[in-house]
Amino acid sequence: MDRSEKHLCIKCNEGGNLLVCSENGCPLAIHEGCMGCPARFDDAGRFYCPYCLYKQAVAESRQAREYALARKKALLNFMDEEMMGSEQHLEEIKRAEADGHDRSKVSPANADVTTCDDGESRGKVDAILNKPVLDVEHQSSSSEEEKIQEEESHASTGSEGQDPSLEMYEKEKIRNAEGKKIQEEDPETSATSSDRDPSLKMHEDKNCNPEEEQIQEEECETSSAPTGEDPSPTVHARAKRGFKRSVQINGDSETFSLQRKLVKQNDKSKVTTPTVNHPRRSSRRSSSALRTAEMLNDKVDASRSLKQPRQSLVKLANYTFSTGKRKRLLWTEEEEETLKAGVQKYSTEGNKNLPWTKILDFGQHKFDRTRTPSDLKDKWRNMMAK
DNA sequence: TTAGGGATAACT
DNA sequence: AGTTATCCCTAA
Repeated sequence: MDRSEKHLCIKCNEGGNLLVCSENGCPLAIHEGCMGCPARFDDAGRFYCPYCLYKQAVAESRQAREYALARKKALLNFMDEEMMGSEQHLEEIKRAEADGHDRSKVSPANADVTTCDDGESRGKVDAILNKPVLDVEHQSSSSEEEKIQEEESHASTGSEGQDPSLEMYEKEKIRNAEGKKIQEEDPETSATSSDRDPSLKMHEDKNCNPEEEQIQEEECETSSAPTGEDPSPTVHARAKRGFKRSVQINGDSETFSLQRKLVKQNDKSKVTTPTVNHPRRSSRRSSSALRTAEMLNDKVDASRSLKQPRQSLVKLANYTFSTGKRKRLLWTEEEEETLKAGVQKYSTEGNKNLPWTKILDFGQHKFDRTRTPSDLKDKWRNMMAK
């Protein structure tokens, strides 16, 4: 068991008898009592934090899925062959019966089949001809999870030389057998945000692969009701708006104020949110979520540091208000120039409407990634008003 | 998808 | 306290 006196608990920020995650590179240290869920240890007694377990589960689930699909393919190939053999077999049988001939006269090519031609095998053939095909069809129309479960059970019952990934997967399932849903539900879609440790969120963004981005996105869209004190009517109205669009994160505005000051000070400098090569935002993605995500990306190193795990948590809170509204992001001169260029390029005479989406794409490398077509429109309106 | 209008954090 | 810039919602 990995306990340490050296670190600070990621939740209460105090030292003491801490569990330190054994996952390579994971800095998480936490009091067992602060976990909020039972601590998990592997066979060797090593502690793994919920995030790493979750990551592991996702990876293993993917492997299991691949394995299941491979099994399915093999099954279908098997079915095809079996079908062909059986159909021929049946034809031979029927012909033989019709002719009143001895069944042993069937062609040598099917000799291997005819040798087992008794009532039982005939039943088998019928079963193969009728039922399994339907089953396969049924499978393809059922949910993916069902498929995998079914195929898993196939695989585990007749497992010669079982895929190691599947073994791991099943091992994990046993480990989670006490009702924790991480494996039973599809891990790729099961994560809920409401009861999750923010430190896990911090973790998640360390490896910002598309799959996890998606998870995060879903979380962003499903979380976020203002909590705590009774909001004023205006705040409430705003919260209602925010509900639709963004992440519920509480925090102060220091970071953004600082950013604004920098923009002012440097004026011509390119103080935008840091640019990392990200896939283009999806239209569904809330920009506040994006800001959070990119904030996190930029704090990867910090979050890996054991020294200040909580600082990252505080900082990630600075991209939105508690109501969910995005914090104000001033336009840089570069953005403004890009916007002008875009408007110039896409404005057509006689058409009042401007294709803000196209303009956004046009300047996607220059605009902050959290900008939306509507932001461009608003900014242009503002610029024109001057 | 866009325009228009309202809300409000941030600034002066 | 007033103004501005940005964000967000809604209707078309």
